[in-house]
Order: sequence, then structure tokens, then C-alpha cells
Amino acid sequence: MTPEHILDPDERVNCQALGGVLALIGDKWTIMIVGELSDGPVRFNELKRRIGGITQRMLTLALRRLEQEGLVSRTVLPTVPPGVDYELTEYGKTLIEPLTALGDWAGKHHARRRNEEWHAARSEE
Amino acid sequence: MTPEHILDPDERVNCQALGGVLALIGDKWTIMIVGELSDGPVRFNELKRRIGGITQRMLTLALRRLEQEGLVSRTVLPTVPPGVDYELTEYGKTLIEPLTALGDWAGKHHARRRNEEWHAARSEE
DNA sequence: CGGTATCCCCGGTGATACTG
DNA sequence: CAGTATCACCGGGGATACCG
Repeated sequence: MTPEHILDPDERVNCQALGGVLALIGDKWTIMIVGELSDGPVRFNELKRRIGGITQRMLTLALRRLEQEGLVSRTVLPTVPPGVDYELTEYGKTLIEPLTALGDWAGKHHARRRNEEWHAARSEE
Repeated sequence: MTPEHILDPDERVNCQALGGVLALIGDKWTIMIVGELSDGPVRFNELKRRIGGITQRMLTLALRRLEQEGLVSRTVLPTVPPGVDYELTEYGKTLIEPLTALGDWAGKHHARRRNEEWHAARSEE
């Protein structure tokens, strides 16, 4: 409310928008789906197999949401029996970069944690 | 398992690690907490006020987790009555950059969605 | 002020069965 | 093959009360 609380947008994390993006990719499966699709078009059941553990229901729900948000395109193939390809749209691909940045941080964080555990184990012997 | 499944890490989103980072910041409040702390040290109740809507319980739980992960430091102030400052550690600050990148994308995505809604509204009149 | 301890609810998720 | 429909569960999170 007061002027001193107004900051340069570049200097803060965009909390509001980040909250919104969590509604989009913050669930249990969506990030893995986007990850798999980042390699190129994938068929529905192939996607299901690659991710592993996801139910048809959840995969369908996630894909429908991503489609609605314009990140993923759905293509019915004129084969017999009919197949369905899912792939990232050009717009959807713009998500890969920031997601990779966060993924890299996450990877380093994981390594750091492993390292801490190792030190803890050494010191208690 | 098979060689052809091994890809250049830079070419894919790190799904595994991203899944892990969601366990850290993927909940309802943590991102907002990190966002507020990115301005500098904040007292417990001040943090609670700024975020708004969060319960003491959830704020405490999130801060404890962030502390345990080494992202946030907790400092008891020698005042009367005692106060507690929370702030991002140097390590915690390294999360700001990738988080900002994702936040920027999210902001643009939000704007894009608003734009689509506007077009939809125009076309149906 | 800065927490903990308890209880409880709801929605995201899983399991299963059915369909074009 | 690629879904949809229905039911059941359980854990994340809210409300409230209490504590040092």
C-alpha cells in the first residue's frame, strides 16, 4: 500500500503468477508429461507406459488441461485402429527453458542433500 | 535401461529432479514464502500478515521444511519479547533465479489467457 | 510473540468397470 | 487404442485451543 513496498518487478519473485502456474503444472504428473513430450510427439499409451504408475484417468485429465491451456496439441491419426498423438505446441515449448532451469537447480539440490547425508553418516561412526 | 534411452541431460527436462522440487516448493504456500523472503529478513508474524490467509500451522511447517533443506535460516532475536527472523540463506537465494524465470513465464501465460478470453468474448457478441 | 497439539473436512488421486 | 464413469480413500490443509 505504501510507496516503500513498491519494488522493481525484476527484483522479486512473481508470487501471484507462480501460484497460478502451480495450478497448471504443480500436480503429481503434469511435469513428467511435459518432460516426456519435450522429446517430440507421443502416443497416448506410449506416454502412459513411459511415465509409469499413472492411471488413464489422470493422464487424460492432465492432457486435457494442457490442451486447453494451449501447451499441448492432440492429433487423431487416420490409422486402424485410430491412434492419438500428443505433442507440445510451439507455445508449449517455451515452457521447457524455465522448467529446465528449475530442474537443474533441483538436480543440484538433490546432489547437495545426498552429500549432507553422507557427511552426517561419516560423523556419527 | 537400454543405451538408446540415454539422452543428453541438457536436451530434456529433468523430470525426476523436478518431481523432487515439487515436494519442496509445490505446496500451497512455500513459493509465496520464498517470494516474501527474497526481499530480506522477515519476522514470523510479519510474514504471516504479508502472505495473508495462511495459518500459523502451515507457515511453521513450511518454514521448518525450508530450514531443514538449508534454504532458510531462523534467528531468535535477543529482544523482549523475543522475536524470530527468517531469511533466505545464500544457498536459498540461488533458487530465486530459476523461480523468477518460471514466474516470468507464468506472468506471460496469464496475460495470454486473458487475451484469449477477451477475443472469445468479442466474437460471441 | 511465536509457536504446538488436535480434530476434521474436502478434493486430488487411485481402482475398477465400461464404451466407441 | 483411447478414452469415460463411478466409487472410495487418505493426506494436505483449515479451525481451534493451548503453551513458554
